[in-house]
Amino acid sequence: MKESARVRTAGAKRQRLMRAAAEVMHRQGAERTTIADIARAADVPVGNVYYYFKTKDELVAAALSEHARQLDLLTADLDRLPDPRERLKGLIAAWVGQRDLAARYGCPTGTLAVELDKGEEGGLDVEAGKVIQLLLTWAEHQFRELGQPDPDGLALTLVGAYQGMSLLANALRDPGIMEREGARLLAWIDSLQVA
Amino acid sequence: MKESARVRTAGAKRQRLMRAAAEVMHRQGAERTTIADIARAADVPVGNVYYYFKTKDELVAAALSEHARQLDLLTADLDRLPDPRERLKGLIAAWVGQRDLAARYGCPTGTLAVELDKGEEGGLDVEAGKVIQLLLTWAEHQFRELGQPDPDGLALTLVGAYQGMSLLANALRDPGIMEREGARLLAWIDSLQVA
DNA sequence: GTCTATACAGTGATAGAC
DNA sequence: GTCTATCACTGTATAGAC
Repeated sequence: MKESARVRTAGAKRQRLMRAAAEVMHRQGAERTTIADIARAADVPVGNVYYYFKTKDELVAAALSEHARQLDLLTADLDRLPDPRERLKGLIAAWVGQRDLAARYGCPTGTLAVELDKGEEGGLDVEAGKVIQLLLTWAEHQFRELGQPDPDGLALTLVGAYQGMSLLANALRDPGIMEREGARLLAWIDSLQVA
Repeated sequence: MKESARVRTAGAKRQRLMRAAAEVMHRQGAERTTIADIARAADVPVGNVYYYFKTKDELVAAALSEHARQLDLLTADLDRLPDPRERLKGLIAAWVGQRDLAARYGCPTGTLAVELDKGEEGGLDVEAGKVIQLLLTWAEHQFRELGQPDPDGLALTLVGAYQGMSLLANALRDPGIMEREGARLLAWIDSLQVA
């Protein structure tokens, strides 16, 4: 009992740090985010962070897996819809729903991937790619269930469109871009014929 | 005579620094690129850099305008083609031609824009947006000349697709993505009916 | 104009008290 | 397990010799 309580407490602090890392690094980027920034956001004393994460890279990895977890929650939710077409449209709706965040800070995973691909080869860049791959694989699955030829090509187009519209919305600071492109993607999904 | 020679020399050094800034920052990102990195790449003594650029931000701005210059060269070249459809297809071909660089470091302007949008509001983020806007405006012009309705929406879709495929190719380290999506875009441009 | 030396600030990480 | 104090290092920027 005492044991599990201690673990739960420790786990809670660790979880606060993970979520803070994901949020702050999304806003500021991984490079310019300091350990102190994350400690402050998680309300944990600075020096104590190193008890939970031995290096800053471990914190970046934690942020990445937090994003993966968020993605899992979303797709698990969409998977409850019976029609794959509706699942895809639900995904797009979710993207558009995040338009203000995307216009301000871009796609959490996409912007992090861009940054890590320029970093010093700690393998973190590959980790970021894996998170994006999760989304690609899920989308491919939906297109296949819809009976589409070249489902992975379609997934590439869909996810690419999302990353592109997020980047443009972010660079031009215009959430309206997410709406315009989102509407186009919805029409595209609707236009697909079932085989 | 002596005067112009001196100016030319100074200009040459400054130009070397601009180009080095653009290249190195594309590979490493602006944040983790040090003044020393740029000085080394341009073969200029470290301390001397500050004679030409008073702050690091000025070097980032220089890198940005160097990218804008490259874009101007490309579009000016494409503008010599008589058919706007061929001009758009030429642009896509140029993107695919850069697939290895894109897979390794992403789109120079796009990745820089992503990074600067997380920086400390020196107005550099807006500058990056302007460079992307140059490309959007040029593409819109071509679609309009083709007699398309909603030319700026089409430009958004085209440039968004480019940014998206560059990001995915970069994150997954796969130049093949540039080829697949490039082929799709070419087919799309071909399928547009003239009004 | 060109370059060297250095001041100064900020950051990741560690040692060790509690 | 928790937290404070501190070290070692890196990087921007400046002062000033040549």
